[in-house]
Amino acid sequence: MARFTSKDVARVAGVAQSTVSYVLTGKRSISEETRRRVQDAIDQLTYQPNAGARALASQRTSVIGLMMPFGPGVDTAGQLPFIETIALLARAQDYDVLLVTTEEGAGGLHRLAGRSLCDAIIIMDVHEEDERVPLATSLPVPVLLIGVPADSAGLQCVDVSFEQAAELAVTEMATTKHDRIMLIGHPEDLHHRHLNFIPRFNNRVLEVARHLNLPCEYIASVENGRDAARKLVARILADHGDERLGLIIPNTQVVQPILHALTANNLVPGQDVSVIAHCTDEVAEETEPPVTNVSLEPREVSRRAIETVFHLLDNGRPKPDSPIDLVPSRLTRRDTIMPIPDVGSV
Amino acid sequence: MARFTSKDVARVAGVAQSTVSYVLTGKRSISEETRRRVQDAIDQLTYQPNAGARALASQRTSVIGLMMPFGPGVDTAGQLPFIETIALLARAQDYDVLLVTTEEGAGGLHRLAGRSLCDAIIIMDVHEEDERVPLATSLPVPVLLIGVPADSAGLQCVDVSFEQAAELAVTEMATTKHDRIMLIGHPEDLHHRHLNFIPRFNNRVLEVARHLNLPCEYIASVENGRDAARKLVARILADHGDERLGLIIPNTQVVQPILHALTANNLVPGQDVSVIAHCTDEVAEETEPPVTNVSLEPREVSRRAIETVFHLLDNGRPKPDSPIDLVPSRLTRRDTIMPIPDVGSV
DNA sequence: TGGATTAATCGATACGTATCGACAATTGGC
DNA sequence: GCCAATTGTCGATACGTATCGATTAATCCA
Repeated sequence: MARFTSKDVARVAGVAQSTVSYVLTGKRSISEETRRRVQDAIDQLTYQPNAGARALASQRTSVIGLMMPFGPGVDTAGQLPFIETIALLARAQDYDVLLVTTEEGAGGLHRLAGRSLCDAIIIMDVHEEDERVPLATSLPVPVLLIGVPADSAGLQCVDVSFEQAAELAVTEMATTKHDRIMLIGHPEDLHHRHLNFIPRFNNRVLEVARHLNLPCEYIASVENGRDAARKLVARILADHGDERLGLIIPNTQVVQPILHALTANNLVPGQDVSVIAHCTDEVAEETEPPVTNVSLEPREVSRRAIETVFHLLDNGRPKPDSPIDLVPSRLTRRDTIMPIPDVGSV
Repeated sequence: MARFTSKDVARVAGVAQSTVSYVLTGKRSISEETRRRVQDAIDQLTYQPNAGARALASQRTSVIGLMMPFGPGVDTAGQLPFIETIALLARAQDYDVLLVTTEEGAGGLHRLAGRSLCDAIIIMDVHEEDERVPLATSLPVPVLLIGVPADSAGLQCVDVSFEQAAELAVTEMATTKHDRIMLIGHPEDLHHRHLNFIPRFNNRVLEVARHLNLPCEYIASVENGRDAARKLVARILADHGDERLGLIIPNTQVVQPILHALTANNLVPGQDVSVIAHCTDEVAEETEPPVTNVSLEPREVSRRAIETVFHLLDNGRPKPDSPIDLVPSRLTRRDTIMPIPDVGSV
C-alpha cells in the first residue's frame, strides 16, 4: 500500500494541490467537472490525507482524548459501554479517540493539550476534589467532565443523576409498604477517593426516607465480595429479621453477592425481603434473581457528553443551559420487590 | 496555558531551533552548558513538542492503534485488562493508544495506516477467516494480531494457548478420577463468527480425553444466561446424574449461571460434581463458589503483544522465533473439584 | 606543529496540508 | 454593453519539527 500525497492527486487530476485541498474540505466552490476529476484521482490512488500534516496546517487533530480509570477498585465492566459509545459517536463525526489512563493524572492532561494531541478532552470518573479539574479550566482545549466535582468552575459536566435515582428507589420502597430501608454502603476506600456520587445518592436516600417517614438505616461500608456480603446480611437479619425490609444497593459489584447471601439465609428476594439496586439494566437482567433496579445509563451519559463536546468544538462557548447535565434513571420492576401485603388480612 | 514552539525555546535559550530539536531527540551531541540552557527554557515555557509537526517531520506518530471489539456477545469485562495493559506499557515508552472498534473492520485499518495515524496496529479478537488479515499483510505499518487466523501469512500473533489450557483441564479431571467429562459449548452465534479459539479448545479437550480413555461428551451451544444454564444442567443430570461428572466450561459468561443452576439442583460443586472453568483468575475468585480454573492471562498476552510491537518498530523485521506466540495457562485449584474417592471404601 | 578527526552548533530545507491573496472567467443588474 | 459581484482556480506561504550539510572550534596523534 503506497502512500500518496495531495500533490500526487493534483498531478493525476491536472490541477493545483490547493484545489485538491478545497475539494476535500469544501471550503471554496469547485466546479462539478473539477470535483469529479479530483475525486477520480483520489479513488485511483486510494489517497488519504496525512493526519499529522493536516493537524499541523489546520490546528485541528480530529481526535478526542478520553481519560478513563482502570485498575482494581474500578467497576471494570461498567466502563466499557462508555468507551464504546464515545468511540462510536466520535467516529460518526470522523473523529478518533485517544485513550489515556486516569493514572496519568493532571500530567496526562498537560500532555494531551500541550502536544496538541487532541481537540477536546473527556475525563471520566471525576472526583469531588480532583487535581485535574483546576488544571482543566486553564487548558486550551474544551474539557468535558463525566462526574461532578466540588467546584466545576465553568466546566461542562455530565453525570448520572444519583439524586433522582435515590428518589426513585426510596419512593418505590415506600409505595410498596416497607417497614424499613437498609441502605448498603460502599467499601471504605472508595470514600477516600472523594467519589461524591456516593454521598449524593446516600444523602438523598436518607432525606427522602425521612420526608416519607420511612425508617432508614445506613449499613456502613462493605468490602466487595462474598464474605463481606455474608456478614452484612447476617447483621441485618440479626437486627431487623422480623421487619418488612427493603435493601437499597447502590454498588453494582455487591448486588450479586448480597442476593446470594440472602438466598443462603433462606430469604427469597421478592418474597421475604426486597432489593433495589442502582446498576445498569444489563447487569440487573443477569443477576440471580433478576433484580429490580434504578438504572445507570452509561450510554446516555456518553451520548450527551459527546454531544456537548461537539457543541463546544463548533461554537467555542458552552451551551446556554446548565453546565451540569444529569441523566435520569428509570425504575424497572423485576423479581425482587415483595408484593404489597393484603390489607384485608390484618 | 499558552503553547510555545521550539523556536520560542530557542530564542529564550539563545540557540538555534535545530539545537533545541537535538536536545530533545538526543541525535547529536550537545554540550552540557547548552543542554542546561535549553532545558531551562523548556521548563520555563513549559514547552511541549507539537505532535502533528513531529509526526510530519519524523514520519513517526508515537501512537499505537488498537482495534478492539465491543457490542453484545463480546465478553466485555474480559477486554478491559487488555486495554489497560496495552495503554500502560505503551505509555511506558512514550506511546499513546488510539482506539478504534472492530466494527470499522478493514476500512478502519485502511484509515489508520493511510492517514498515518499510528506507527503500529494491534488487532484484538481476530477470527479464523478475518477480512482484516489479508489487508493487514499489505499495510505499511507493523501489525500484531491477538488471536490466530487460519492463515497468518507472516503476521505476528499472540494468543492464549487454548490447547494447553484444554490439556490442563482434562488432565486434572483425569487425575481426580472422574467418570466423565461434560464439555459445555459456546452459544451458536459465536461459532458463526469463526472464532477459532472455540474449536481449538474443544478439539483438544476431546483429543486428550480420548487419549486418556476418559469419556467426554460435548453439550451443544448454550445461550448465555440463567435459563439456558438451568436447562443445560437439567439435561446433564437426566443423562448422567449417577456418574462422577466433571464439567469443563470454556465460556466465562456461563460459569456463574451454571454454578447457580447446579446449586439449585442440590448439587454442591466440589462435592457432588466438579467444575473447571477457563477464565481469568479474577473472575474465578469472585464466582460463588470460587471455581477451579485454567487461567486466561490477558495481561500476559498484552505484555507480549506490546513487546513484539516495539520489537517490530525498532528492528523492522519479526523476531526470529515463532510468529505465533501462545501464552500458557495455570491451573488453580479452588473449591469445585470433588475429592478423590477413598479407594478402600469400594 | 600541522593535518586530521571529533564535538558542537547553525542555517536551510523537507514533511503534507490548509488557507490567503491574486487573477481570470463568468454572471448579474440596469 | 459596462461595472460589480461571483465563481473557480492557481501560486505562495505557514504550520512546527526533524534532519542534512556546512561551519567553526576544540582535540588528537605523530
